[in-house]
Amino acid sequence: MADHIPLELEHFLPYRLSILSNRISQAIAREYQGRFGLTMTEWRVMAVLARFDDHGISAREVASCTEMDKVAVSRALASLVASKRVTRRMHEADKRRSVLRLSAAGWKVHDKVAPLARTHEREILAALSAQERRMLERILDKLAPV
Amino acid sequence: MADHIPLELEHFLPYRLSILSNRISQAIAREYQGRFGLTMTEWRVMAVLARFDDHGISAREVASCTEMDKVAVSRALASLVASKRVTRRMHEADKRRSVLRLSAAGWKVHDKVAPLARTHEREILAALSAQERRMLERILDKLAPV
DNA sequence: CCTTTATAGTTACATATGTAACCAATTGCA
DNA sequence: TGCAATTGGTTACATATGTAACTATAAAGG
Repeated sequence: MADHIPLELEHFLPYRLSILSNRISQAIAREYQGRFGLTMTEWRVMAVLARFDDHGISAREVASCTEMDKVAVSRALASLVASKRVTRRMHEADKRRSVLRLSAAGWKVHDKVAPLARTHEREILAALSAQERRMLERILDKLAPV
Repeated sequence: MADHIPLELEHFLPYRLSILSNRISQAIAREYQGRFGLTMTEWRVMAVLARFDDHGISAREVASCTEMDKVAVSRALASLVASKRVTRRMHEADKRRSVLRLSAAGWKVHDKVAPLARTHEREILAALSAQERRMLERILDKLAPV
C-alpha cells in the first residue's frame, strides 16, 4: 500500500470542475425542465438561436458554436420544431442546410428562461468577490479559449 | 426583437464550466477508456477505494463522497467486481452493507491510471501562472465547498 | 460533364444514466 | 417484543447520449 499513491479527488481539478459544473447545470436545468419541459440541450439550442436571430443559422452552426455534436442538435431541433418553438426553413442556395429561427412561442419561452438563468448565475457568483470574479473569467479564458 | 435579451453563452458561467469540464474529463476518460475499459464512473469509484483502502468502505460512502448517485455506483461496482478489480465482502455487523476494496489487479490498474490523470491535470494547469492556480483553488473552494 | 469526395442532416443501434419501485436488514419506539 | 420507518443496495423501466451508417445535396477535379 505504501507504494501506491491514491489520487486526492478533492484536490483534483477535473473532478472538482465536474462536480461544480454538474451541480450548477442541474440546478438551472431542473427549473426549465419542470416549467417548460426543456432539456439542457434544447435550451442551449434556443439560446444560440436567440443570439443569431438576425441571420437565421443552420444546425451545423448551432452544433459547432455550442460544442454539442450534430446528432444531439438534430434531436433537440426535432423536438423544438415539433413543439413549435423553432421554425425550420430550407436554405435557398443550399438545399441541405436548414435555416432555423425561434418562433414567437419560442421567444416567449426564451424570455422566461434567460432571466432565470442569469439570476442563477448571479447567485452563484455572489460567493465571490469582484476580484475573484474577474480572475475566474480570466482563468476560464485561458483554460477554455472560445 | 429589440426587447429580447439573448444570453451570451460565451460569457455565461454555467455554460463555460460545462464545456471546460467536459473537454477535460473526456480527454482523460478517452485514455483509460481505451486502455483499461473503464468508464469515468468506474474510475472514480476506484480512486475512492484507493484512498480509503485502510478501512474498506461501503457503496453508500462511495456514492456520498463522489456525489454520484447510488445506482450509478452500484452499477460501476458490479462491473468492477465482475472484472475482479474490486473485492466485495459483507459487513460483519450490518449485513446490508458491503465492504469494498481494490484487489491486486485493481491496484495495478489504479497505479497506471492515477499518474496518467495527474499528468493530464498538470498539462491543463500549465496554462496558468502559479498565482492563477492558487486563485482557482480558492475560487473552487468557495463555489463548491467539499 | 461525370465521377469522386465532402458536407448537412437523419436514422438506427448500442450504451449510459436517471427515476421509481423493490428487497432485505436495521433502527426506533410504543 | 413487535411493528413502522429508515437505510444499503439492486432491479426494471424509461430516457438520454454516443457511434456508425445512411440519404441527399453540393463542391472539386479530371
